Amino acid sequence: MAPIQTTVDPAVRVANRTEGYDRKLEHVLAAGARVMAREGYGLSTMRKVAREADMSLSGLYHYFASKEELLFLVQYHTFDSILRRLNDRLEQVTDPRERLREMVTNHLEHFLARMDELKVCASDMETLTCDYYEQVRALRQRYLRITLGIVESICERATGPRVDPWLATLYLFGMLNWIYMWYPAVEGATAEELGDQILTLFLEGYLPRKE
Amino acid sequence: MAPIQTTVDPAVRVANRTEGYDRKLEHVLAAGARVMAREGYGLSTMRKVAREADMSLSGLYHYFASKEELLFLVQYHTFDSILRRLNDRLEQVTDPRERLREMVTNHLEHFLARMDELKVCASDMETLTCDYYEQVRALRQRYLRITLGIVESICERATGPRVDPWLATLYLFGMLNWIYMWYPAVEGATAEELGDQILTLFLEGYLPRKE
DNA sequence: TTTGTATTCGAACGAACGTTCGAACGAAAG
DNA sequence: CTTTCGTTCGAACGTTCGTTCGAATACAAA
Repeated sequence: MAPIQTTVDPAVRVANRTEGYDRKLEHVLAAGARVMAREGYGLSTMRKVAREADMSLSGLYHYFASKEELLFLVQYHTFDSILRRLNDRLEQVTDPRERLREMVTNHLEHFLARMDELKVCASDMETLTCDYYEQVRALRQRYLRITLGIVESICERATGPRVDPWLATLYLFGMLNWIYMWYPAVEGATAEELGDQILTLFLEGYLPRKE
Repeated sequence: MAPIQTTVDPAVRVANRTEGYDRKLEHVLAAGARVMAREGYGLSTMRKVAREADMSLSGLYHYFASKEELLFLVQYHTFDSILRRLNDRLEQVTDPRERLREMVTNHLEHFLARMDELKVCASDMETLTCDYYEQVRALRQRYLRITLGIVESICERATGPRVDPWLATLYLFGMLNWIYMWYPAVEGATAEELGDQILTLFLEGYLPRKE
């Protein structure tokens, strides 16, 4: 019985030589994500990343080959992590609306815990080139496809949905991902609270229920 | 009777010396918006803007003082234009739901006609500093406030809304502004079509109406 | 034509960028 | 001790950046 196929991280280069290597790699990626989330990819510099990570400039290059690869690693690890956890969660739930709740909560939990990484994934989506771009794009497409499947299944048994499922899914991602533009204004809210509001708004709309 | 106060463009420097000046300024701003939308502010260079505008590098500086001011002018003119037109449209409509439709349609028409500018406003929102930042922020806040007022008024006479109006407004902007991430996929859609879908989804939700 | 002003541009400046490289460090193995 | 190898870093490289400046051009007024 083959387990559900998950992504294989191409960033595992030769091998995890030491245990400390992975820990430090994460430390460096987190520093890179903080800088890039704050300044954007183009205005980020390796010197700022080095300062943020408490390392020397040249020391960074032991963990990635170029600035673009740093961006790639941040984005890849983030999507990979979200997808893995989403698959775990969805295994245990079959009801479509509960599955959508799992997806939204999973997304928001990642958001609140690692906002820098999500911001880098969202705002520098088109910056990567060639193979780097294709690899991240593949993960993004998988994520979108899974969510689209859930949205489609919600209206299967009833009359057709009010809005095309494909567009509705994109609008749902709009609601979810735009949060990083204003989240500091409601800091303290939990993923469950925000998730409930988004789910209610998405499924039933803003207007009060008619009697 | 004073007319409704509109924004006064601080970019009108000494005066519009010639009529050709304004036309060329717009030409330069459009070129800057194209480059910045394509590459992001940080990776944009004055040399790329010059090439896009068919001018020399140093010739650009006759129309703005610095790269940051170019970004400011693009953002300021865009918000100013959206706000002006929105105020015009809202003057003739009183029904809350029709007012919301005007807001959504106005936003989408700007989006489809000048996607580069909107993208620059959205993705490089936090790049400006000091006075530049405050001036654009003031316009953005006014835009948000107007929309929030409409959203609040929609449920005034009925039972309370399902979702806090403030959050609902932010989610609405999320749906509207996220479009630039995927719009090429549905190129050809009109502002009315997209607006109808967003309005329906926002007001009544994705689920079919219960009987 | 002559004068004055608005506009354009080639060339160049210093600063900051991403990246490289060889030496030095630390700890575990022989 | 010596050797080995993963890791770190200071110094420097060539390039490209934003910006400046003085000269050249276009064009309207006198």
